[in-house]
Amino acid sequence: MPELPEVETIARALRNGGREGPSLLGKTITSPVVLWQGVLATPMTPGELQQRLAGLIIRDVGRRAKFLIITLDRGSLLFHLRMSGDLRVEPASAPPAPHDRFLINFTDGDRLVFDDARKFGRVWLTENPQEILVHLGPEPLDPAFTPETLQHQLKAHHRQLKPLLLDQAFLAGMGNIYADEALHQARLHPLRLSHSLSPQEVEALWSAIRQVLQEAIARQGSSIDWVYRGGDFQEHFKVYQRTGEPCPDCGTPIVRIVVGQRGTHFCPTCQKPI
DNA sequence: CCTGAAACCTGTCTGC
DNA sequence: TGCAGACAGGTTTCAG
Repeated sequence: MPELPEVETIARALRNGGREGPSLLGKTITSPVVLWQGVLATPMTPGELQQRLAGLIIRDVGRRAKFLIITLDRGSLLFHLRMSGDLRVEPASAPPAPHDRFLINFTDGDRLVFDDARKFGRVWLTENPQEILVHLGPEPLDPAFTPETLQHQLKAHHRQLKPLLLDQAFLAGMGNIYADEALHQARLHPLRLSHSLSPQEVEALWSAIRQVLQEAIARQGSSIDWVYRGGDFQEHFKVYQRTGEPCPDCGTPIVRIVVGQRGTHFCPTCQKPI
């Protein structure tokens, strides 16, 4: 489900309340429950997990790249939702759903639920989140991410734009949907090589990345298929999963190719190679 | 350094 | 109707 806008939407809801659930801030943990062992990125016995989490209070909820970060009194919980993960808050009295993988019960009778149909998602419990986040590239919406920094990064590589945008060490938070949408908005072919962009093209790419992500966040992300619930940015896709439909800008049918094992959608007229 | 393939998983949809 | 195959928001690891 989740790329940067979806994780940001979930983080905001867990911090401020909303999305059909209350805020997590100030809640006190009574007990964690592991429903599928593989969910723990660093394996731990139930006793060890209980020992480390019981009694801790949730102080903040944030995001870095596609990681959702829950800051505790001591240490942090990091969640990565990968392809199909989701987080929700509900009364602890309800029976767990079939795809629930990890629960955290609170003293007030609520619980946080991590559900994940495809079992790709993971949770970390760490005293030092930096160890896990250190190799991530810049946050595209951070003021420190400028056309100049993007220019430098692009020149440092000889790689196709599409796989490069998906590389979390190059740029943090982009995923398959928003990479395709940003490249279309910037009018850049997904196979263009990173070092070949003119300053004007770099500026267009920088601007497109930020605009697409900001608009998606404003719309609370994209809802696709059976996985994500919430936003409606999917109604504003121009190329993603629109193979054969006319490009909104020029009418040419959208083409789908595979790049780096990922479906890649673009307009062959607006996004010229070379 | 870069690319491609496979692996980790389950669910849905399409076409024969 | 049934079933094989393609495809899905992500990342890691390995071969070449």
